[in-house]
Amino acid sequence: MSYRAPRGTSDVLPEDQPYWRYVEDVARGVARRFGYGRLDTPVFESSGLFVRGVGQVTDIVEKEMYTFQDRGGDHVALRPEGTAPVCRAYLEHGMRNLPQPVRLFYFCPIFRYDRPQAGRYRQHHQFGVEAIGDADASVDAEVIELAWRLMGELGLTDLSLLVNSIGDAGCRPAFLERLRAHYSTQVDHLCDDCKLRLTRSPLRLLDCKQPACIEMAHEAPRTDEHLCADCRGHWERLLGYLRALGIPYRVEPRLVRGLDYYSRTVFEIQPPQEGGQTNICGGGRYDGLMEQLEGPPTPGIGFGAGMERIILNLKRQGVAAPEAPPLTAVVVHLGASATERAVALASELRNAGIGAALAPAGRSLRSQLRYANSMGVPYALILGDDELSRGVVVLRDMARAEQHEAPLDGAAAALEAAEGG
RNA sequence: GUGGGCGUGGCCAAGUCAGGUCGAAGGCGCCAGGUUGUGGCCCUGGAGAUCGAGGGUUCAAAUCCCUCCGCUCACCCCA
Repeated sequence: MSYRAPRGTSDVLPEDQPYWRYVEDVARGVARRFGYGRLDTPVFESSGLFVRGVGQVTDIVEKEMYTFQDRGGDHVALRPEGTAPVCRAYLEHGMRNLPQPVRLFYFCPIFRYDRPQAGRYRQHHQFGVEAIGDADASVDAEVIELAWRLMGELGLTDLSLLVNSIGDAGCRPAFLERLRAHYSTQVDHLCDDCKLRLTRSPLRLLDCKQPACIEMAHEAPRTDEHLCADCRGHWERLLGYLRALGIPYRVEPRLVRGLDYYSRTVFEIQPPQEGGQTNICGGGRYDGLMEQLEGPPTPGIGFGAGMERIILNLKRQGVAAPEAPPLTAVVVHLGASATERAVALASELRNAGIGAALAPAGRSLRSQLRYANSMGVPYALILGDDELSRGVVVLRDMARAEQHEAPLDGAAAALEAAEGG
């Protein structure tokens, strides 16, 4: 086989479509009930949007972006995350003139150059929401509730909601200094990655998975214990709202996240199974992002949820996606003139809103009925030269193995009557 | 970027350790047929494989050696 789907990408075959439709339908419904409107942004943007928005020293920007120069010389990147483009659109379309907060949701493909593994792809798809223009903790609670409700309505169980506050631009620098001080005393014990993190992204020291680093993280200063008064108030109000909503959360002081734009609230939803894909949904507040994008100070919060990971967990938990309704009838035809009429008959059925397909031409009756059987249709319509000359068609109920003749011109009505009965 | 596992028809897969009987088993799926126009079960037949690619060893390689490619899992990162 010469050509295959590129590494880390995959085709979504018809047999998997019910899962995608199911997740999309449920997500759309939840978003609508929360008052979120859909926003679609381009698959590619100026590279600078992500460099400025996500952060120069993040892994996403440094080694995972698909970037290229187009024929006009512009530097563009395939969207590596969903939030920056939404913020760009918010600014570009003057959405600050709309009632705040502006509530938006999206479905979109996301591209990251990474080594693929279970639940991780170079092209994956996210459902995400953003609530922009209101800094109050009640909006944080709303967004988290939306995410939690989505997972619940999908039928996923045994999920964990992890929340944390990483402070804001005011109090985080001092906290980072404390962190550095803590880790600097034992640099020798740190893993190589963490030695780099010490200077480049000290927050990330906290969620290193290396045993020695985890040890040190246990004794490290906690983010939630070094918040300024404003951040502390915001944080405590959020937890109060979550309790009022009855959403079971777990404060995880080592939860940080790898995108630079987060401030205050960060959260993740994790499935029960271990082994690879740890989180199916992640998000947080990004009150400084708009300014990074040269817009006016505008608070915002949102999350992204991975479609592939959600579907993976639906399958693991045995949640079945509703099947799209199959064809109702297969039109079986014998003889050249009957075939010509059968082509028209199938068309008439579709015009009447009935799913119908023609059985493969040139095959025996036995073969055509086998085909109808394998399609799983409830009815076969059999049209031979004999029926044609008499102006009738045989309507066969596949499950009951019963059949009767119906007027050829009234086939659609006969099918509807049969379905109703 | 680092490490492990694996590559045999569309899918699953025996065979690879101990080279020849592999001119490659079996199952699913696909196509045809099982007498005159009737499916699902069953039966028969058929199509479909450069055994991932290239090179090497050998009288002989799907089986051994080398290189490359691909897939996969984990680290990392994240959805």
